[in-house]
Amino acid sequence: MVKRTSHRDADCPVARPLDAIGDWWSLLIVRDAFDGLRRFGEFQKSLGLAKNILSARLKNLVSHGILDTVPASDGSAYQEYVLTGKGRGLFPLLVALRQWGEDHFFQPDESHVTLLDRGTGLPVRRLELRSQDGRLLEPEDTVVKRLPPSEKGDG
Amino acid sequence: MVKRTSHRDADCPVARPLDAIGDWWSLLIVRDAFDGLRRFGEFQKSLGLAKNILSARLKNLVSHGILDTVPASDGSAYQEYVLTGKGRGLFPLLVALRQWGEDHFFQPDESHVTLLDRGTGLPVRRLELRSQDGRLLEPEDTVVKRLPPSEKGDG
DNA sequence: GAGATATGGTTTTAATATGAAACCACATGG
DNA sequence: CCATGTGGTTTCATATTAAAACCATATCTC
Repeated sequence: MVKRTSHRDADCPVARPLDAIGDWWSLLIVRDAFDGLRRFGEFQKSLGLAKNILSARLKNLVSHGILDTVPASDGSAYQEYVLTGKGRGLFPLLVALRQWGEDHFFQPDESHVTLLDRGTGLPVRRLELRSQDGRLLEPEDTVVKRLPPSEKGDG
Repeated sequence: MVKRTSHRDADCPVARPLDAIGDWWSLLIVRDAFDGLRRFGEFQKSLGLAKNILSARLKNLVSHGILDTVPASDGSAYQEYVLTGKGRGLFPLLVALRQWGEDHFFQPDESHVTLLDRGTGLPVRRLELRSQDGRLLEPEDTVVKRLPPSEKGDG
Protein backbone atom coordinates (compact mmCIF):
# COMPACT_ATOMS: atom_id res chain seq x y z
CA MET A 1 0.00 0.00 0.00
CA VAL A 2 2.69 2.41 0.97
CA LYS A 3 6.27 2.27 -0.18
CA ARG A 4 8.60 0.31 2.03
CA THR A 5 11.99 1.64 2.94
CA SER A 6 14.29 -0.91 1.46
CA HIS A 7 17.52 0.84 0.70
CA ARG A 8 20.69 1.31 2.68
CA ASP A 9 19.25 4.33 4.43
CA ALA A 10 17.01 2.20 6.54
CA ASP A 11 18.94 2.93 9.72
CA CYS A 12 18.87 6.70 9.33
CA PRO A 13 16.46 8.40 11.72
CA VAL A 14 15.53 10.80 8.95
CA ALA A 15 14.71 8.11 6.43
CA ARG A 16 12.90 5.57 8.52
CA PRO A 17 9.91 7.72 9.48
CA LEU A 18 9.14 8.38 5.85
CA ASP A 19 7.26 5.12 5.55
CA ALA A 20 4.83 6.51 8.05
CA ILE A 21 4.52 10.15 7.09
CA GLY A 22 6.51 10.51 3.89
CA ASP A 23 3.58 10.94 1.58
CA TRP A 24 1.56 13.89 0.55
CA TRP A 25 -1.47 13.43 2.75
CA SER A 26 -0.36 11.90 6.00
CA LEU A 27 1.12 15.05 7.47
CA LEU A 28 -2.00 16.98 6.59
CA ILE A 29 -4.14 14.39 8.34
CA VAL A 30 -1.94 14.73 11.40
CA ARG A 31 -2.18 18.51 11.21
CA ASP A 32 -5.95 18.22 11.15
CA ALA A 33 -5.80 15.83 14.09
CA PHE A 34 -3.88 18.48 16.03
CA ASP A 35 -6.69 20.85 15.11
CA GLY A 36 -9.10 18.53 16.83
CA LEU A 37 -10.54 16.62 13.90
CA ARG A 38 -11.39 13.04 14.75
CA ARG A 39 -13.93 11.62 12.34
CA PHE A 40 -13.44 10.10 8.92
CA GLY A 41 -15.92 12.53 7.46
CA GLU A 42 -14.24 15.51 9.08
CA PHE A 43 -10.90 14.63 7.57
CA GLN A 44 -12.43 14.02 4.21
CA LYS A 45 -14.26 17.30 4.19
CA SER A 46 -11.24 19.21 5.38
CA LEU A 47 -8.77 17.68 2.97
CA GLY A 48 -10.97 16.94 -0.02
CA LEU A 49 -9.24 13.68 -0.82
CA ALA A 50 -10.80 10.48 -2.11
CA LYS A 51 -12.31 8.23 0.50
CA ASN A 52 -10.24 5.23 -0.48
CA ILE A 53 -7.05 7.24 -0.13
CA LEU A 54 -8.09 8.63 3.21
CA SER A 55 -8.96 5.15 4.34
CA ALA A 56 -5.54 3.86 3.32
CA ARG A 57 -3.71 6.74 4.97
CA LEU A 58 -5.61 6.39 8.21
CA LYS A 59 -4.87 2.68 8.26
CA ASN A 60 -1.21 3.38 7.67
CA LEU A 61 -1.06 6.02 10.38
CA VAL A 62 -2.81 3.68 12.79
CA SER A 63 -0.50 0.81 11.87
CA HIS A 64 2.47 3.04 12.62
CA GLY A 65 1.07 4.01 15.99
CA ILE A 66 0.57 7.65 15.10
CA LEU A 67 -3.19 7.56 15.32
CA ASP A 68 -5.32 5.31 17.43
CA THR A 69 -8.93 4.34 16.85
CA VAL A 70 -11.27 4.84 19.76
CA PRO A 71 -14.81 3.48 19.83
CA ALA A 72 -17.38 6.20 20.05
CA SER A 73 -17.65 9.66 21.62
CA ASP A 74 -21.17 10.51 20.47
CA GLY A 75 -22.52 7.02 21.16
CA SER A 76 -22.68 6.05 17.51
CA ALA A 77 -21.27 2.76 16.34
CA TYR A 78 -18.45 4.52 14.53
CA GLN A 79 -14.88 5.07 15.52
CA GLU A 80 -12.72 8.12 15.84
CA TYR A 81 -9.07 8.70 15.13
CA VAL A 82 -6.98 10.33 17.82
CA LEU A 83 -3.29 11.12 18.06
CA THR A 84 -1.14 8.83 20.15
CA GLY A 85 1.87 10.03 22.08
CA LYS A 86 3.99 9.21 19.07
CA GLY A 87 1.64 11.23 16.91
CA ARG A 88 1.77 14.17 19.27
CA GLY A 89 5.54 13.97 18.97
CA LEU A 90 5.13 15.29 15.45
CA PHE A 91 4.23 18.72 16.75
CA PRO A 92 7.69 20.25 16.37
CA LEU A 93 7.98 18.84 12.86
CA LEU A 94 4.66 20.39 11.88
CA VAL A 95 5.69 23.69 13.38
CA ALA A 96 8.98 23.56 11.50
CA LEU A 97 7.16 22.87 8.27
CA ARG A 98 4.71 25.65 8.97
CA GLN A 99 7.39 28.20 9.73
CA TRP A 100 9.35 27.27 6.65
CA GLY A 101 6.19 27.49 4.59
CA GLU A 102 5.38 30.91 5.98
CA ASP A 103 8.88 32.10 5.24
CA HIS A 104 9.20 30.89 1.69
CA PHE A 105 5.86 30.12 0.09
CA PHE A 106 3.94 33.33 0.43
CA GLN A 107 4.29 36.69 -1.18
CA PRO A 108 4.93 39.54 1.24
CA ASP A 109 1.44 40.86 0.64
CA GLU A 110 -0.20 37.46 0.79
CA SER A 111 -2.09 36.75 3.95
CA HIS A 112 -2.03 33.35 5.62
CA VAL A 113 -2.72 31.78 8.97
CA THR A 114 0.01 31.54 11.55
CA LEU A 115 0.60 29.83 14.87
CA LEU A 116 -0.20 31.83 17.97
CA ASP A 117 0.35 31.36 21.66
CA ARG A 118 -3.19 30.79 22.87
CA GLY A 119 -2.48 32.56 26.13
CA THR A 120 -1.15 35.83 24.81
CA GLY A 121 -2.33 35.79 21.21
CA LEU A 122 1.22 36.51 20.11
CA PRO A 123 3.01 34.52 17.44
CA VAL A 124 5.11 31.70 18.80
CA ARG A 125 8.88 31.83 18.78
CA ARG A 126 10.84 30.55 15.87
CA LEU A 127 12.12 27.00 16.25
CA GLU A 128 15.86 26.90 16.52
CA LEU A 129 18.49 24.34 17.25
CA ARG A 130 20.68 24.89 20.27
CA SER A 131 23.56 23.10 21.89
CA GLN A 132 23.39 21.68 25.41
CA ASP A 133 24.92 24.90 26.67
CA GLY A 134 22.48 27.04 24.77
CA ARG A 135 24.41 28.25 21.74
CA LEU A 136 22.45 28.62 18.51
CA LEU A 137 23.58 25.92 16.09
CA GLU A 138 23.78 26.30 12.33
CA PRO A 139 23.96 23.27 10.06
CA GLU A 140 27.74 23.66 9.88
CA ASP A 141 27.99 23.46 13.64
CA THR A 142 26.66 19.93 13.70
CA VAL A 143 27.75 16.44 12.72
CA VAL A 144 25.81 13.23 12.50
CA LYS A 145 27.60 10.39 14.22
CA ARG A 146 26.89 7.02 15.63
CA LEU A 147 27.17 7.63 19.33
CA PRO A 148 29.80 5.58 21.12
CA PRO A 149 27.75 2.84 22.80
CA SER A 150 26.83 4.25 26.18
CA GLU A 151 27.97 2.00 29.00
CA LYS A 152 25.01 2.56 31.24
CA GLY A 153 23.97 -0.61 33.01
CA ASP A 154 26.74 -2.92 31.91
CA GLY A 155 30.00 -1.50 33.21
CA MET B 1 5.61 15.85 -12.94
CA VAL B 2 4.86 16.39 -9.29
CA LYS B 3 1.44 16.71 -7.83
CA ARG B 4 0.06 20.22 -7.67
CA THR B 5 -1.67 21.48 -4.59
CA SER B 6 -5.12 22.18 -5.83
CA HIS B 7 -7.46 21.82 -2.94
CA ARG B 8 -8.77 24.32 -0.45
CA ASP B 9 -5.70 23.90 1.68
CA ALA B 10 -3.61 25.85 -0.75
CA ASP B 11 -3.25 28.81 1.59
CA CYS B 12 -2.08 26.77 4.56
CA PRO B 13 1.63 27.15 5.28
CA VAL B 14 1.76 23.47 6.16
CA ALA B 15 0.17 22.32 2.92
CA ARG B 16 1.81 24.56 0.38
CA PRO B 17 5.40 23.37 0.85
CA LEU B 18 4.38 19.80 0.16
CA ASP B 19 4.60 20.39 -3.57
CA ALA B 20 8.26 20.98 -3.07
CA ILE B 21 9.26 18.44 -0.44
CA GLY B 22 6.18 16.31 0.13
CA ASP B 23 7.45 13.22 -1.56
CA TRP B 24 9.53 10.38 -0.35
CA TRP B 25 12.88 11.34 -1.81
CA SER B 26 13.16 15.09 -1.75
CA LEU B 27 13.82 15.41 1.95
CA LEU B 28 16.49 12.74 1.74
CA ILE B 29 18.18 14.61 -1.07
CA VAL B 30 18.13 17.74 1.05
CA ARG B 31 19.51 15.82 4.01
CA ASP B 32 22.36 14.60 1.82
CA ALA B 33 22.92 18.13 0.61
CA PHE B 34 23.33 19.23 4.23
CA ASP B 35 25.87 16.44 4.55
CA GLY B 36 27.86 18.08 1.77
CA LEU B 37 26.84 15.99 -1.23
CA ARG B 38 26.71 18.00 -4.42
CA ARG B 39 27.00 15.78 -7.45
CA PHE B 40 24.33 13.79 -9.25
CA GLY B 41 26.36 10.64 -8.85
CA GLU B 42 26.89 11.23 -5.14
CA PHE B 43 23.18 11.53 -4.51
CA GLN B 44 22.45 8.49 -6.59
CA LYS B 45 25.02 6.39 -4.82
CA SER B 46 23.90 7.56 -1.40
CA LEU B 47 20.18 7.09 -1.97
CA GLY B 48 20.13 4.20 -4.40
CA LEU B 49 17.23 5.59 -6.40
CA ALA B 50 16.68 5.40 -10.13
CA LYS B 51 18.45 8.04 -12.17
CA ASN B 52 15.31 9.32 -13.83
CA ILE B 53 13.66 9.82 -10.45
CA LEU B 54 16.69 11.57 -9.06
CA SER B 55 16.76 13.75 -12.12
CA ALA B 56 13.10 14.67 -11.68
CA ARG B 57 13.51 15.37 -7.98
CA LEU B 58 16.54 17.55 -8.48
CA LYS B 59 14.71 19.51 -11.16
CA ASN B 60 11.77 19.97 -8.85
CA LEU B 61 13.94 21.08 -5.94
CA VAL B 62 15.74 23.52 -8.21
CA SER B 63 12.48 24.83 -9.63
CA HIS B 64 11.28 25.48 -6.09
CA GLY B 65 14.43 27.35 -5.21
CA ILE B 66 15.62 24.82 -2.66
CA LEU B 67 18.67 23.75 -4.61
CA ASP B 68 20.65 25.75 -7.08
CA THR B 69 22.86 24.46 -9.86
CA VAL B 70 26.36 25.84 -9.99
CA PRO B 71 28.71 25.30 -12.92
CA ALA B 72 31.79 23.40 -11.95
CA SER B 73 34.00 23.07 -8.86
CA ASP B 74 36.47 20.52 -10.23
CA GLY B 75 36.63 22.14 -13.65
CA SER B 76 34.56 19.50 -15.37
CA ALA B 77 31.72 20.46 -17.65
CA TYR B 78 29.19 19.19 -15.14
CA GLN B 79 27.09 20.99 -12.61
CA GLU B 80 26.62 20.63 -8.91
CA TYR B 81 23.59 21.05 -6.71
CA VAL B 82 23.88 23.26 -3.67
CA LEU B 83 21.37 24.38 -1.07
CA THR B 84 19.96 27.87 -1.39
CA GLY B 85 18.98 29.97 1.59
CA LYS B 86 15.50 28.57 1.30
CA GLY B 87 16.93 25.09 1.26
CA ARG B 88 19.04 25.77 4.31
CA GLY B 89 15.85 26.90 5.99
CA LEU B 90 14.82 23.27 6.06
CA PHE B 91 17.37 22.52 8.73
CA PRO B 92 14.97 22.71 11.69
CA LEU B 93 12.48 20.53 9.85
CA LEU B 94 15.11 17.88 9.21
CA VAL B 95 16.21 18.03 12.82
CA ALA B 96 12.61 17.65 13.95
CA LEU B 97 12.16 14.66 11.70
CA ARG B 98 15.40 13.16 12.91
CA GLN B 99 14.55 13.59 16.58
CA TRP B 100 11.11 12.12 16.08
CA GLY B 101 12.62 9.24 14.18
CA GLU B 102 15.16 8.59 16.92
CA ASP B 103 12.42 8.64 19.52
CA HIS B 104 9.95 6.36 17.86
CA PHE B 105 11.47 4.23 15.13
CA PHE B 106 14.27 2.43 16.89
CA GLN B 107 14.34 -0.27 19.47
CA PRO B 108 16.05 0.68 22.72
CA ASP B 109 18.95 -1.61 21.88
CA GLU B 110 19.15 -0.55 18.25
CA SER B 111 22.01 1.75 17.43
CA HIS B 112 21.64 4.65 15.05
CA VAL B 113 23.35 7.89 14.19
CA THR B 114 22.44 11.07 15.99
CA LEU B 115 23.07 14.78 15.66
CA LEU B 116 25.97 16.19 17.62
CA ASP B 117 27.26 19.64 18.38
CA ARG B 118 30.47 19.68 16.38
CA GLY B 119 32.20 21.82 18.95
CA THR B 120 31.59 19.73 22.04
CA GLY B 121 30.67 16.38 20.57
CA LEU B 122 27.56 16.37 22.73
CA PRO B 123 24.09 15.66 21.37
CA VAL B 124 22.17 18.76 20.42
CA ARG B 125 19.23 19.99 22.45
CA ARG B 126 15.78 18.82 21.72
CA LEU B 127 13.73 21.14 19.52
CA GLU B 128 10.89 22.69 21.42
CA LEU B 129 8.31 25.33 20.80
CA ARG B 130 8.32 28.35 23.07
CA SER B 131 6.25 31.47 23.45
CA GLN B 132 7.70 34.94 22.99
CA ASP B 133 8.24 35.11 26.74
CA GLY B 134 9.94 31.72 26.81
CA ARG B 135 7.27 29.36 28.10
CA LEU B 136 7.30 25.85 26.65
CA LEU B 137 4.25 25.43 24.43
CA GLU B 138 2.31 22.22 24.00
CA PRO B 139 -0.03 21.74 21.05
CA GLU B 140 -2.98 22.71 23.25
CA ASP B 141 -1.31 25.99 24.11
CA THR B 142 -1.45 27.16 20.51
CA VAL B 143 -4.02 28.28 17.94
CA VAL B 144 -3.70 28.85 14.24
CA LYS B 145 -5.21 32.15 13.21
CA ARG B 146 -5.07 34.57 10.38
CA LEU B 147 -3.22 37.47 11.91
CA PRO B 148 -5.14 40.74 11.99
CA PRO B 149 -3.65 42.67 9.06
CA SER B 150 -0.72 44.55 10.54
CA GLU B 151 -1.00 48.27 9.96
CA LYS B 152 2.64 48.91 9.38
CA GLY B 153 3.14 51.50 6.69
CA ASP B 154 -0.44 52.54 6.12
CA GLY B 155 -1.76 53.85 9.44
C1' DG C 1 42.95 9.42 -32.85
C1' DA C 2 40.21 4.80 -32.10
C1' DG C 3 38.44 2.29 -28.52
C1' DA C 4 37.34 1.59 -23.44
C1' DT C 5 35.41 3.62 -19.39
C1' DA C 6 33.04 7.11 -16.24
C1' DT C 7 29.68 10.78 -15.51
C1' DG C 8 25.29 12.75 -16.10
C1' DG C 9 21.62 12.39 -17.68
C1' DT C 10 16.92 11.00 -21.08
C1' DT C 11 13.80 7.61 -23.14
C1' DT C 12 11.25 3.51 -23.01
C1' DT C 13 8.43 0.35 -20.85
C1' DA C 14 6.33 -2.23 -16.99
C1' DA C 15 4.69 -2.12 -12.26
C1' DT C 16 2.48 0.48 -8.77
C1' DA C 17 -0.10 4.13 -6.59
C1' DT C 18 -3.62 7.45 -6.95
C1' DG C 19 -8.18 9.28 -7.55
C1' DA C 20 -13.13 9.48 -9.01
C1' DA C 21 -17.10 7.24 -8.85
C1' DA C 22 -19.97 3.49 -7.88
C1' DC C 23 -21.23 0.39 -4.57
C1' DC C 24 -22.21 -1.59 0.09
C1' DA C 25 -23.37 -1.97 5.15
C1' DC C 26 -25.28 -0.07 8.97
C1' DA C 27 -27.89 3.14 11.57
C1' DT C 28 -31.39 6.85 12.01
C1' DG C 29 -35.67 9.25 10.91
C1' DG C 30 -40.07 9.45 9.13
C1' DC D 1 -40.86 0.25 4.52
C1' DC D 2 -38.37 4.02 2.17
C1' DA D 3 -35.11 7.87 2.30
C1' DT D 4 -30.93 9.78 4.12
C1' DG D 5 -26.22 10.18 6.37
C1' DT D 6 -21.88 8.06 7.83
C1' DG D 7 -18.05 5.21 7.02
C1' DG D 8 -16.08 2.84 4.43
C1' DT D 9 -14.59 -0.93 0.09
C1' DT D 10 -14.41 -2.13 -4.79
C1' DT D 11 -13.74 -1.08 -9.53
C1' DC D 12 -11.49 0.95 -13.05
C1' DA D 13 -8.96 4.74 -15.56
C1' DT D 14 -4.99 7.48 -15.14
C1' DA D 15 -0.69 9.22 -13.30
C1' DT D 16 3.58 8.30 -10.94
C1' DT D 17 7.48 5.42 -10.07
C1' DA D 18 11.10 2.38 -11.06
C1' DA D 19 14.33 -0.48 -13.80
C1' DA D 20 16.77 -0.83 -17.64
C1' DA D 21 18.37 0.56 -21.94
C1' DC D 22 20.10 4.19 -24.36
C1' DC D 23 22.71 8.53 -25.44
C1' DA D 24 26.13 12.42 -25.16
C1' DT D 25 30.24 14.17 -23.47
C1' DA D 26 34.64 13.79 -21.37
C1' DT D 27 38.71 11.41 -19.89
C1' DC D 28 42.11 7.58 -20.17
C1' DT D 29 44.83 4.21 -22.89
C1' DC D 30 47.41 3.04 -26.26
